[in-house]
Amino acid sequence: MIDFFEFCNKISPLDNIASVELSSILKLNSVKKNEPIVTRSPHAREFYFIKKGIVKLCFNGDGTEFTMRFFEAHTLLCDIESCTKNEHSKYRIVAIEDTEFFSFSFFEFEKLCLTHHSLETFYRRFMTMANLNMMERISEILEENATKRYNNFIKKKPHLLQRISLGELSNYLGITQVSLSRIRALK
Amino acid sequence: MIDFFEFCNKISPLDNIASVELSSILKLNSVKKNEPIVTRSPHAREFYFIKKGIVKLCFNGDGTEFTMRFFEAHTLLCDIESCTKNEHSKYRIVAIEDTEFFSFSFFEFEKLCLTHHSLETFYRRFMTMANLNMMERISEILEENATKRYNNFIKKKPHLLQRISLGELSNYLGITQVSLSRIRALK
DNA sequence: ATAGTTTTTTATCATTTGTTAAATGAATTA
DNA sequence: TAATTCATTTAACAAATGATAAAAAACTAT
Repeated sequence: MIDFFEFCNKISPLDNIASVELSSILKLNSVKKNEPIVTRSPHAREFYFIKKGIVKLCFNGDGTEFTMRFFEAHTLLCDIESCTKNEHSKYRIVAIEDTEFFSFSFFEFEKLCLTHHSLETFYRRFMTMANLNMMERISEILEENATKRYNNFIKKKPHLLQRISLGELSNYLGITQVSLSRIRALK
Repeated sequence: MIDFFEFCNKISPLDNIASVELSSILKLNSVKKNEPIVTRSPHAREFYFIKKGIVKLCFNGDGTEFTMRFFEAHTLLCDIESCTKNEHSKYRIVAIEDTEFFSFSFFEFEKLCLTHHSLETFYRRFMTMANLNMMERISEILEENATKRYNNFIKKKPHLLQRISLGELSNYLGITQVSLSRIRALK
């Protein structure tokens, strides 16, 4: 729990009262490797803070799975699509390793944001960072081919490389397993 | 100016006082087609609300230009990278048509957000929407080939198709002009 | 209208990535 | 350990996209 508030305060300092109220809606959960993060309802609208392990935010297109992003320990995530839209989200959140995480209700969090400006500011800065992250991902996909993207991944996330399967990485890079295996072989 | 506040209130209603203070930092500008949006300093840290025209948020990789996103009339944009990071941003904002827009200082805006919760909420929801937008773009690039992405673009933004050059569209799709011309020919 | 410039098309060939299938290797369980 | 399943590699061919160059078309300014 300390980890979570350290994470928050690093992004944007929270009021004491806000912290206390936020902590009161946190719930600790865990899932096994390959299990989806489903705490209560299958389409729960929640935030998740990864305490230990790795999860992926992924979706299916035409039988193939794609991964939007990996989330390691000490990162916060949320399927914004399912939280903000009425349709069902196309995303799933699945553990890549045995994972422990805190969850808290999206709606309760937004309610707290109404009364705690500092929480709203944190929320806004969190979204800004997530947005920057996504834009960086887009630039990379647009300007680099699969080989370069693979090499960039190795450079940026060497620790993840050991813990993610080839197939999972290819789903993130947007190429097939076979292509990635070939790229790897050519080095 | 009315347009701008209609835009804001649709995303999240603003306090009257917040609106007044925000309106006091708005400046109306215009640029000609193909000109970059540079109001004062070349790396101004500002938001832009497009009143008329179209701009693109673009960047250069290895001699080729890529476009992150087009912004039509009645949309708000900001080069978050240049505003939130100390390094110089790789992005440029360039008009595709003669364009009129309001600009306002990023820092003054953030200052206003400190005192006006409703403005902060608006800001947060704006970032959330931008983020969703970027995620949708990533899914599409990951799961669809250039032909399908081109067809999706036609479906989603038929009005833009008439106003954007082939080259500009190919920079958005992440393929070469020549490839796009070929795709078009095969229909 | 004309000349000059820019954009788009067409064509050819090279490279990258996809598809399929089979072989190997690694992990899991009976 | 053997048997089974799952993940990775290899290979051969197909399809998509890139690179380059040249032709055609569209646009601009005089």
